[in-house]
Amino acid sequence: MNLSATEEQLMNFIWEKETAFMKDILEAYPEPKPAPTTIATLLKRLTDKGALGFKTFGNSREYFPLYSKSEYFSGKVNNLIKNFFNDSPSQFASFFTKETNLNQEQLESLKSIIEDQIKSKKP
Amino acid sequence: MNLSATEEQLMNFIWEKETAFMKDILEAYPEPKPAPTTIATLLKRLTDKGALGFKTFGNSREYFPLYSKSEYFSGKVNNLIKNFFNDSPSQFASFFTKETNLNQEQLESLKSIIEDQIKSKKP
DNA sequence: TTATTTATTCTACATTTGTAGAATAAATTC
DNA sequence: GAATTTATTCTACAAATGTAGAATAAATAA
Repeated sequence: MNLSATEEQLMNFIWEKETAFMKDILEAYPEPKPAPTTIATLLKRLTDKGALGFKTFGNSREYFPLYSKSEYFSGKVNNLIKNFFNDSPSQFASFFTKETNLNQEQLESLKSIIEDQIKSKKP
Repeated sequence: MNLSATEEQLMNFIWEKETAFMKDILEAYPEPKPAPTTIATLLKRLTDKGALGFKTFGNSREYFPLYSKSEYFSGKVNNLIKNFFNDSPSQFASFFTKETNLNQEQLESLKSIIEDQIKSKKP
């Protein structure tokens, strides 16, 4: 379940589009585009890693993610929390709000998200 | 400023202890400990990368971090935010609170952290 | 003071990653 | 139907990573 930087980038595109053909991916890359074989290699590696599945159409494939962005990402965050914050999410949260420079509005919206969470957890 | 998994682990130890000698580090590793040369290699790589400095004492060195855990970590988080949340910290925050399973108490404490932040930002 | 331990560097080697050419096969265009 | 384009696989190769032995130098113990 661990992806490298370029693999993440590619997955991110497929997560957003839901499914993608090789050519969609190549199109999406900004200039200077990588060689098509570079993309092909990444697709193969991701398929081998179990991150992507595909459905064959003629001589090409429609790729789709085998796990969601949330699944992948929550693994990553939890890993960060474990490694850097002694397994304490609240310690992380505190760090997070201090370090990421949320503006007034963002803080307010975060606050109401948390309030909702609190409510939804009340018995 | 980019560290690999094992490098992070080592840095984490030094960040906590503030400074450390080779032997402190080796001691801290749980069984089965890595070979001392493995640690030595990591220390050298981290020094070359500019993550660690040292002060020589006889034939050994007292290593210390050249940047703080916060500095390093906020770079990492901001990177995550950029890559996965379209550069929107609040989108990330929302995801975070939903995915990391904070309990009632942790949510409350996070809420008051945010309230403090809001207050401190009011003109 | 010789033997031993310790810290460091150098060398090494397998694995993973970023990148892409060569080869091939299928599909499309002329 | 021959020529070209497209998708995929195979091979390749440099850089980074995880791991550690050999060599060396300095410090310590016997």
